[in-house]
Amino acid sequence: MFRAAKQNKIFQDVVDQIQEAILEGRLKPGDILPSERELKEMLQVSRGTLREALRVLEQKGLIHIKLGVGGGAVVQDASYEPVTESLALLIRHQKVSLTHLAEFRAGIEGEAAAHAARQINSAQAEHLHSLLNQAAACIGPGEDQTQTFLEADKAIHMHLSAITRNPISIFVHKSIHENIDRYYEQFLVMDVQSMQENVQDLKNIIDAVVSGDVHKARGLAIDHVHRFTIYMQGVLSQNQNNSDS
Amino acid sequence: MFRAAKQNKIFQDVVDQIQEAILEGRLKPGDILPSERELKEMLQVSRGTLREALRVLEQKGLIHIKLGVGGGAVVQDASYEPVTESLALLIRHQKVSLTHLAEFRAGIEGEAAAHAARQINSAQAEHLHSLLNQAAACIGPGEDQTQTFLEADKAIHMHLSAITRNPISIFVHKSIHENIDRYYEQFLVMDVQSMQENVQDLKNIIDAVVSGDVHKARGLAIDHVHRFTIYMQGVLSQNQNNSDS
DNA sequence: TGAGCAGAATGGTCTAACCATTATAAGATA
DNA sequence: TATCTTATAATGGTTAGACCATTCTGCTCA
Repeated sequence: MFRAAKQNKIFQDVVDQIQEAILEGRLKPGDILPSERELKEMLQVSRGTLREALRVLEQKGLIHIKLGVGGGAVVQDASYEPVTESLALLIRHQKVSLTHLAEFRAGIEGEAAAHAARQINSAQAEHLHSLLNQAAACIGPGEDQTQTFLEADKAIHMHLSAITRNPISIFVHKSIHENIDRYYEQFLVMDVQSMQENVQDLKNIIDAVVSGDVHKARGLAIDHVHRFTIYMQGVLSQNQNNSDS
Repeated sequence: MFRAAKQNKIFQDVVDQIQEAILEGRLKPGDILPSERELKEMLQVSRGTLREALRVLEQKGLIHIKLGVGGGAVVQDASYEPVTESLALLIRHQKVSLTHLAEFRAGIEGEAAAHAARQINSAQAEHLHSLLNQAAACIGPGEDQTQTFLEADKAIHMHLSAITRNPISIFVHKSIHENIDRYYEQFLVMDVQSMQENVQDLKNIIDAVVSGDVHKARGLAIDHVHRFTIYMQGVLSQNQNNSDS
């Protein structure tokens, strides 16, 4: 029924003031706040208190503090990085597993594919095909190209979500992807056959999207993520066993 | 190819040390860190620097700082709040439209319903029905119960996502809902007919979920969100016109 | 013309003090 | 004895002023 009557902590008040100024657009990305010595006069607080507030704002990703002359607190553009970071923290806390990530990813990936199937245009279709070719080009004998392949794979998924033109969808995808990638950073190697199966999966999805088959696109995307996840978990547990022995 | 060679900022080093201690379990939730005056001796830093570090850790949700004697930095259990908060900040910062929010919500709401249809048990079905009854009970002549109804409506959606038992799904839902609510906080009133249509929608979704019809559940959930959004936009623009005149 | 140096502005850190909040223990009172 | 009040001390919150470290700018000099 009631809310906290007042803000006792001064630094919190400073955080709120500056945050509001940024969110309301009175401060725009690239703007530089006055120097700490000026700000503390304007806000009538000590420099220590002001700096605590700036640290919080920095942690929130709203500002970036530059050193040296001409430096200062630079207002940042909105970024999904804080989301990714706090998500990563949860994962390290073991509150979120790879399975959770993959399951959720399958859902939004399917939805993105379904959405894309409804509104894709020819230029976007063209781009998807060229990305697919890049992915296919990574496959072959010779040095390991797992990283390059995964990059290309990721680019295709990101472009599918980009087609929806929905910023929320795009940065949620990014956060989830980045955190999944963290699991794979451990010298993961895919064999040629798996890559080929993946490319075939992607081709099927893209075909369904381009042909406008909403349900098929969704289903294929979901299945693809599931298959990919099961494969990766297999490789990871195998690596685990090897390093145990 | 290379990464930053070293950590120049002392406070960052302090953050890293304490964060690692928490993530590795050397510090457990509920533990209280030494007082600032002790910590600054242990870490060989000034109190100001230490406090900047503590503020960052607090912002990350890793500690909570209590005042007074016996107070200090209490280690927190992992929480979804920082993710939700940064997500909300991103949404506000990008000035994401209600349409974007609703569109994305329709997708994950549909996916949650589909997922729930696959694995719902009788106790959960029971709970859903009781929530549905609560929502229905809000409808009737007399004082406006829009808020109560929306609460009940929200509870049903949240429970559907809770059935998936996927923490990511749960807090993404929560963030999206919270941010959508921000648009409705302006003395919104629903008429009786709309509420009844909504309850019917929810009943259909729940029936589909309980009967395990995955595709139907997904489709109904998506349609429901779309209808609800269109209705709300209509009411909002009408309010807008009224306040203009 | 270019390299190098000096100065100034700015964030980073330190010290030392005092204020505000709160749990606990001592004391006063019924 | 039991309960309320009060004093005390420990802890975070805030302030002030100083100095160090980094970096841009422009000047000097070869």
